Amino acid sequence: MDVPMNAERKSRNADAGESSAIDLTSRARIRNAGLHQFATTGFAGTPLRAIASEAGVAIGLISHHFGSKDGLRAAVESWIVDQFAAAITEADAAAPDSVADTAGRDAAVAQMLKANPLIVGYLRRELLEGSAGRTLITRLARLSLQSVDSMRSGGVASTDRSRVDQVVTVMIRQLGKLFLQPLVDQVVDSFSADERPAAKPELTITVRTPQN
Amino acid sequence: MDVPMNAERKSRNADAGESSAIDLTSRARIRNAGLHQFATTGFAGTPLRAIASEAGVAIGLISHHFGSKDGLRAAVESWIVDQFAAAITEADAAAPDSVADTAGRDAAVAQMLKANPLIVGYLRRELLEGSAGRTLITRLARLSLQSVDSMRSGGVASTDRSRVDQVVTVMIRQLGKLFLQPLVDQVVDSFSADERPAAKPELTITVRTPQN
DNA sequence: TAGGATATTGAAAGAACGTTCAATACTATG
DNA sequence: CATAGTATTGAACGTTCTTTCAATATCCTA
Repeated sequence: MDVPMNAERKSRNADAGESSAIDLTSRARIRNAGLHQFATTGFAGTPLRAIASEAGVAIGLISHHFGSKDGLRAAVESWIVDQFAAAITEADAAAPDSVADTAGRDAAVAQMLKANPLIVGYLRRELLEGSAGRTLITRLARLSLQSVDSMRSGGVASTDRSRVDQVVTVMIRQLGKLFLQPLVDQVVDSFSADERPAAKPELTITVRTPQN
Repeated sequence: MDVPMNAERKSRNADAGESSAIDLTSRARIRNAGLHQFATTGFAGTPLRAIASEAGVAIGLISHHFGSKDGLRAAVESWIVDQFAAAITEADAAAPDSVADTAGRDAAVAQMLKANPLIVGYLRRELLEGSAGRTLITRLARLSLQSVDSMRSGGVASTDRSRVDQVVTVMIRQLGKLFLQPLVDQVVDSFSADERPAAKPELTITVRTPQN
């Protein structure tokens, strides 16, 4: 058996997600690699070996830290929920009354998503292929509901519309455009280069709840 | 070895896609089951054995008819393209000048998609995984371009906007709403039953190409 | 520094996967 | 009716996957 070269191991995999990835723990590197692979190749399409390789660890370490492949997915999704919550918390902290308004929270979440494109990719898959039973979208909707409620009681969100309406509007506004952009891109890219427009077409998505 | 009971075999699997599925050929039943499974569980996520089981055939028959799992996928995608083309052809046949206008073709395609929800599900997934160099979206865009061109030369589509613009608009209008509706549904369903609105919120999606 | 807890490794086990193939049933044409 | 071609079966094969596990390294605390 080889003697593992530990000092060198952590220097692989320079582009995981956020930090310089050098000083991340193995657990975090595995989580990042899982997010990357799941977002890129899909859950069923990624072998644990690919994740272990990208994270620079032995395959056994994944089971040790997360129990199973499903356990790793659960950890990835919890981390995503945490990022949303942290973005909202930050927006609140920066607001004068310690409760940001809709625009402030939207901006914070948008910034977070821009900084973590893999989250967008993962959510896209989770939404479009998330068959029955799993819960990431539900968890995010719950988070969004808490946010709406706190804005309502803070007096920075209208109480005219229903809570459902407000949550749906917020989530669609945040995610809808991101989800649909790949379709626009693929269609535009199917044209020859000289016919393509200089600027990509822009999407506008609105939600209208019929009156009862 | 058992003697296969052939007379009974074709009576399984009552709910494939379209026809009564009793008198479909094995080849068609496999294709339908493949569409169903790929749309529901994803390509990587569905074993060939599940498709064989749903189609009521032995696993070896899939390879015999389609060569490989990828061959089956190719057949499924060609069938989808055929459905789009047939919808447009039908709309044209019903039009006075044998060239339907935008509204007529949109209606025909929308009706076809409504009758084949599995196609919508499959396209949703294809959109996610097609970035890796496959071509179903591209083929549909090409089909849409032919449609736009024939409408232009038939004098039933404006020639003011660019062809790219028109194709993108058509495809986004047709598919965007269908793709995003699951997000709306999941968010609404995350609320308790008594808070849910009577009617689901409705999406409006518009595309705007910036002027150059 | 000793020793227990935790981290990490990589081989092995066992299941599942796609593909192949020889054998059998069916269909049509002469 | 014979016979060639196609349809169909299901076992077998080799590969790859996830999970397990004993062995080893590293870290922390007393």
